[in-house]
Amino acid sequence: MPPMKRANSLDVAQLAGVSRTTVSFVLNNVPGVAISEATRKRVLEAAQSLNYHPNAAGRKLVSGKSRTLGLVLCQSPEQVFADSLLPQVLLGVGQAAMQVGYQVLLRPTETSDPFNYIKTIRENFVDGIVLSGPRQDDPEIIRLYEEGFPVMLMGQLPGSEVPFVDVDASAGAEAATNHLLERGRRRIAIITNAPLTYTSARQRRDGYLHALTSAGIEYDDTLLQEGNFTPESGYQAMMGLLSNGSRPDAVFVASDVVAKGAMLAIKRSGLRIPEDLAIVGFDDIPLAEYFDPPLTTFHLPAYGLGWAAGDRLIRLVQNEGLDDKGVLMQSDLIVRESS
Amino acid sequence: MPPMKRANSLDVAQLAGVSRTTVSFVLNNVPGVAISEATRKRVLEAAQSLNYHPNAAGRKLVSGKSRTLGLVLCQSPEQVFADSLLPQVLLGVGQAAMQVGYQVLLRPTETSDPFNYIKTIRENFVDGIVLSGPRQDDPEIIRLYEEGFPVMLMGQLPGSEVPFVDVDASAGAEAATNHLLERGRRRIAIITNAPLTYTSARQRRDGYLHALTSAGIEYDDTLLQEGNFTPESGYQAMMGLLSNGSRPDAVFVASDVVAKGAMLAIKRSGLRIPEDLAIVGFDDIPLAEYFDPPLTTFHLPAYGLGWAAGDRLIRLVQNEGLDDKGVLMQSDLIVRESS
DNA sequence: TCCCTTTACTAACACGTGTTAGTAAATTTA
DNA sequence: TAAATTTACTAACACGTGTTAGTAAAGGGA
Repeated sequence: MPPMKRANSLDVAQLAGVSRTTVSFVLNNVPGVAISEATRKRVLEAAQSLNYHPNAAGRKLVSGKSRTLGLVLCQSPEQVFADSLLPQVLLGVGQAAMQVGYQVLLRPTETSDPFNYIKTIRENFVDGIVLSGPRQDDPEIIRLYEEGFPVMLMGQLPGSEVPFVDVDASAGAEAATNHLLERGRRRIAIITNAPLTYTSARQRRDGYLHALTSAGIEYDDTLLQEGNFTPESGYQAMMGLLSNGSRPDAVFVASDVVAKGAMLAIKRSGLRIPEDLAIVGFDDIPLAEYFDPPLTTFHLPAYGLGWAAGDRLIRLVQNEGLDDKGVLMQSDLIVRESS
Repeated sequence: MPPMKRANSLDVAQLAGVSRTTVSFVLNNVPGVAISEATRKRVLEAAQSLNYHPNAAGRKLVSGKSRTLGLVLCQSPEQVFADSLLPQVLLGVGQAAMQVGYQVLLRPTETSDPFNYIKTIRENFVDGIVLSGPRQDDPEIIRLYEEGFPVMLMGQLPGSEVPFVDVDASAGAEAATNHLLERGRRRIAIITNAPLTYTSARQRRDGYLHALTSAGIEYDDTLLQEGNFTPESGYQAMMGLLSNGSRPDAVFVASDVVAKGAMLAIKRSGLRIPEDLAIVGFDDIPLAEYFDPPLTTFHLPAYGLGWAAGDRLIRLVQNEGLDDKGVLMQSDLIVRESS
């Protein structure tokens, strides 16, 4: 195979015996211009035989659009490492994008320079960004939003107007807690998914608190322990709860991964699940169904969130308005055998 | 804030009172051209005050390079969904790329059109691609490679010359099986990670077979069951093994996720791990450490594989040669309590 | 003083595309 | 038949950058 150069639209034009403009008209199906059937066919055949594909850079330059979305992972590398739902999010964003011919550019966070993604934006590399797990100490998000650059959050930034897509975590935590109440549990502990400086951790705790209050149960702050994303932290937190004076008869763990550690702690303490201690998780990671016992947990619609984020961002990019600033997706508790 | 237009290099040039060429020279630190210190400073200040960032499309157009790597996930969406190691791979490729100023474009597979990624390549959108989980029925890979387009596989394509990065799966499976032999087990079953049409499944089985042969143990084909990525398939496979005449005293499951289902089957059958039946997995997913009991498993260096793939692909893109066509990474068996 | 080299820059081209304004020929209308 | 419209196309511009070839001015040596 000769190392022949990539064909450009001029090559196609010459082979078809027309102008470059005509080639563009035909290949882009520009509406409102008249092209004879014979010419159209000649152009298409020429393009085919030269294996012509329009150069993306040229197209971007003239159109000013890159047809590319940035997907920025704001979480620390350690968090990303063990994120069982990330593949679903990726697929969701990816499919939403591809469906309308957009590409997805992935930006993990660099520990050394967490806000470096800004450069990619300023260079017009992407038309908009999805920010997964936005951080409240990120100074750039609000600025971008106010400049009118299309931004879509996965997760929320309290007190801001930036459009977002999120699960209704508070409602989920409330459903999980209510389920335990319905099973007759009264002394219900909570292990958070993350330190309470994280918005998502506070939301899940608030749902838990609201369920307790509605049931007329007083909140006992010795029953709250902070998790930290890892099973290890769940193990430690559970051990802390069990070494307290009167032990709980149920625990809501706001993350399945953390819950896995908590389950190990419960078993190591010689207690049975759910007889001695019921446990409900949050996330519904793929393996939760195969925990021992299978974990009752609130389903986080990760694919749906990704898809919605991508879809709405594209709408923003194309200047179609959004009916509402934020979307809070509802979901369901999956009852299995741990409760 | 007025909706002022993005500054281009001409704006910078005019503000600094120099030509556009000079701006380019200064900002790119072009070696071998003389710029007075005063001018250099004026240009830098002008760029700063205009918040100038060179337009990526313009740059790509003239350079012919996009400084972007494609990361193509060839696995089916269902597989990707439950892939616990994907985040590590992504981070690996991402960090390798960012370190040298490259971007990563993510391409999940569309079920409707699995080889559609080709279009992205032909449009010069990316300089090279990493193919994760290449499929043998993919007609494009070889063609791209033969055209000289930079391709790096994560996983292998038997009988091809395409550069790859992979774990030494055969050695891993052999180590896992040897470990069981050392523990005194003699009737060792295997559940594959995937149907044997998959290269990775065959490699792992071959390692298992080789260990058995070396130990002088005859292979009993009733002890082989095919898994299919899911815990469910592991559960079924294990049930199959247990319903056979004489049950095994150990099982090597070539995927931790599949192993999780197998473990459930073992427990449901009233057997103890490892006393009645030892089990060793493959992959070392983040949760394996918290299985019940913690799973002995061969560590798949997912981050390392991703990083190596990215790094080597960039080398290919930049026409630096590779010392060897393929890299087979070695790794270790992590011994925990399931064996 | 004259010539040659170095310094510090700039004019002009090329990359490949989408699109606006315009034109000649063919067809329809008056 | 002359004028007006429609059909089928094309010339030329714009997007923003990197880079090659070239040019004045300044400096140095004989």
